[in-house]
Amino acid sequence: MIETFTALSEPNRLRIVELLRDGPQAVGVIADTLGLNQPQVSKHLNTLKKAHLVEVEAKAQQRLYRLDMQGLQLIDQWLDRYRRIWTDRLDQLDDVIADMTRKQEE
Amino acid sequence: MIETFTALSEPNRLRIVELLRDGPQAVGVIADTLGLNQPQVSKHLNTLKKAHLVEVEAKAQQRLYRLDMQGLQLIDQWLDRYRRIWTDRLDQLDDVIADMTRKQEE
DNA sequence: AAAGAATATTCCTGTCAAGGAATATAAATT
DNA sequence: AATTTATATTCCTTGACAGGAATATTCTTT
Repeated sequence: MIETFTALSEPNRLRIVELLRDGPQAVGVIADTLGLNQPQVSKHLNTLKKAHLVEVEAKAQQRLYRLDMQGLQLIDQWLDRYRRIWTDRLDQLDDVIADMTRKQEE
Repeated sequence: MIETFTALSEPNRLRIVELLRDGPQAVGVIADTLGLNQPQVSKHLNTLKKAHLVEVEAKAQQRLYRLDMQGLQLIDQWLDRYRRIWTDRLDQLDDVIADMTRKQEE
């Protein structure tokens, strides 16, 4: 989890992930699109790869990077542990409203 | 988004958030439970508060911190933009399988 | 008012990660 | 083999940040 959140906590890496929503891109294209230097992008992509947020496919001298759903699904699963809580919170709100309504009728 | 991910990318802050799933806690309790120094915990809680991951309720000299769903829902909404993609990926897999089945029957 | 309980904040230090620049590596073309 | 295309990696610098220690602030009790 830490690795995933850390990877996404850097603005340029978040931008890369968002860019890859539209499909696989080569390193140079990512660099040009985001206005970053190529070595910079390579380093960021390495971090994202280690966090299972992107994966790479070699195509001649090109390296096409695409989203790796594994990392994103990890976040989704982590969030599952909190969804019950915010559902419970809504249930409690229903209780409070029902309570207030009952008190109003008394 | 950056602030949210950054807040969660520090191990102790992640632990704090996970601890608060069970309900609100005072600073000192969090510190004792996680084996951290109180000032440390205060600083982390401040970061989490700024990222809308926790909120605080003053109770005499105590400060009870509880989860703030806003930050977590922000992640959930961010993830929504990727769910379509991993659904699309599954659809494409269905296509590939259908294609292979058709070719097998030829 | 002083003392105690609980917490927030500041100052300082050391670590680490991001960017820049240079270079190494991989693959294709000439 | 030499050159070109595309990328990965290394070295260096610097700013950000976490923890420790000390202190300030908030609130209650004596």
